[in-house]
Amino acid sequence: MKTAITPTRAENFSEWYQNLIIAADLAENAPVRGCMTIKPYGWAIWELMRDQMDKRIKAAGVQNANFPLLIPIAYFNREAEHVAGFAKEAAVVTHYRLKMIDGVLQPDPDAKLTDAYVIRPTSETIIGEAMSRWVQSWRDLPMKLNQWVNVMRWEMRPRMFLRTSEFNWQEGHNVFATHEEANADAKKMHKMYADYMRDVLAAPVVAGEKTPEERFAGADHTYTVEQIMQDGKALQAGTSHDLGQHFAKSFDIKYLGTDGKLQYAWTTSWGTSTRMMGGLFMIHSDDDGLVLPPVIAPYQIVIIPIVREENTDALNKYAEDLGEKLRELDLRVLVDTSDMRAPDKMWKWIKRGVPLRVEIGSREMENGTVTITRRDLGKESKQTVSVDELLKIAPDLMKQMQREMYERALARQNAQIHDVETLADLEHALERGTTGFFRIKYDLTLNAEFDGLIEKYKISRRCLDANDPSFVYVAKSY
RNA sequence: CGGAGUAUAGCUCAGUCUGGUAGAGCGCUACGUUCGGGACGUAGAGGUCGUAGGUUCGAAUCCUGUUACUCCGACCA
Repeated sequence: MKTAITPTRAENFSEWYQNLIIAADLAENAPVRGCMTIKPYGWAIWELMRDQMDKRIKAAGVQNANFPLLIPIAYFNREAEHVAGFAKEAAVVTHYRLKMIDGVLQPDPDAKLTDAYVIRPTSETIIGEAMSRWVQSWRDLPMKLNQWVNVMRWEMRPRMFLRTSEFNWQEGHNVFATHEEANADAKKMHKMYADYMRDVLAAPVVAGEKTPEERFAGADHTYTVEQIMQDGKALQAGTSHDLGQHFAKSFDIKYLGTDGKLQYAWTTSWGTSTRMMGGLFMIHSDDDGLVLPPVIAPYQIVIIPIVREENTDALNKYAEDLGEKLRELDLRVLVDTSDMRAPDKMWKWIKRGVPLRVEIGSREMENGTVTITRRDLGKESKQTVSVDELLKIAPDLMKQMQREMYERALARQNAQIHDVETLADLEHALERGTTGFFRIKYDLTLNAEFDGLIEKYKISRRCLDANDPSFVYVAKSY
């Protein structure tokens, strides 16, 4: 059986992934190294993801704002761990004017900035500076801010969506009066991410706290949601940090308490990025292309009229009318009346992962029936139903597909988690080529022998087991 | 930042060794036959061969410089 994407997942997973992105028309590599152009279809998915996330962020009492792209270098210097974490991947703006010199446009040597700016790799510092002025009294707390922006981290090994030099994300930054509140909020946003991925992306997660070795630069606690891709590798899909008082002290975020004492506040930050899209694609898609959960599918249903010359107009109109009826049920519907051959249209939308395909031939137009095929189940799911039946079941069918996609993904994830008792067991498993997450006593990983395994098998500690933090999950990762 | 490679049509690449004035497949356009899991025929459009210089009667091809990108390693949402 010929597949739309070659090579297949089994043959070469990372090449399959690259070709999937091209075939589904999601994005392409940009002329600028490490950057990608997200194409309209890919961006439509991101917009739906973003809107769903934004609702949840606002429901958590957070306000959106927008801070500058450029950050004074000196700001980074104020938090020692933080600067160490980002210094080696910072892009720096040094000039403010171009000049034609010898016929070549270049930065004007006479327009050098005395204080250069860093293009934000993350905004803890500049938001911290603002918060130091905005937070005065206990009445100002908690203060919860979020922004949807692009950031830049100069990456040596970019991969589309998973790791690009520029990426889009949301970064939330909250301030609290007490550590208890701050830590509870970091955990709350962490749970929000896990729920979001389950309900919106139909993607299960392994949620837990990062070990000290893997923590965010400048955080006391980092809570992560890790996903397991179909090839068994881990993807860090979102993190929420309890920053303690590191940034409050570095940026002088202080408030006057009810007791009349001036004291440092406690901050958190939490983020998810377009990387989530990479995870979404690698969790659900198959050898024929993208498979999208209905909640974030730009088109949930595509209607393809199988036209012949003599009935083109009538059938197209009939299909448009059906599309309109489905739209009245709050479904996103595309009626593809473009001038392409029917099989080409089908493959186009199969590759783009549209959840439900509806085909209408001329006889079906007369009979009042349609042929429907679920993308997640493939052509085996093809069946003929009446138009009335379709209109009746379509909204529930979307919910059902969403649920079943999650259940299948969860089953795959569970099959990729292995308990190991000893480092020897771990090494045997890795040696045999076993993929996935390995659950092992955290204590067993704090030695040179484990460091050797990290080096040899390119594994890392993903997070502690939330149910029993004496265990840690270990895996190869993206 | 180390190691290796590539640069020729929108895309993937051949042509370079042995210098003689530009090719294939896919895609695109038109017409015809087609159209329910990837169609075929015919006719077309499309490239100063990354860039600057040199050698030569003549350079995609040889020489020198330069720039960009890709892959593999160390780092990472």
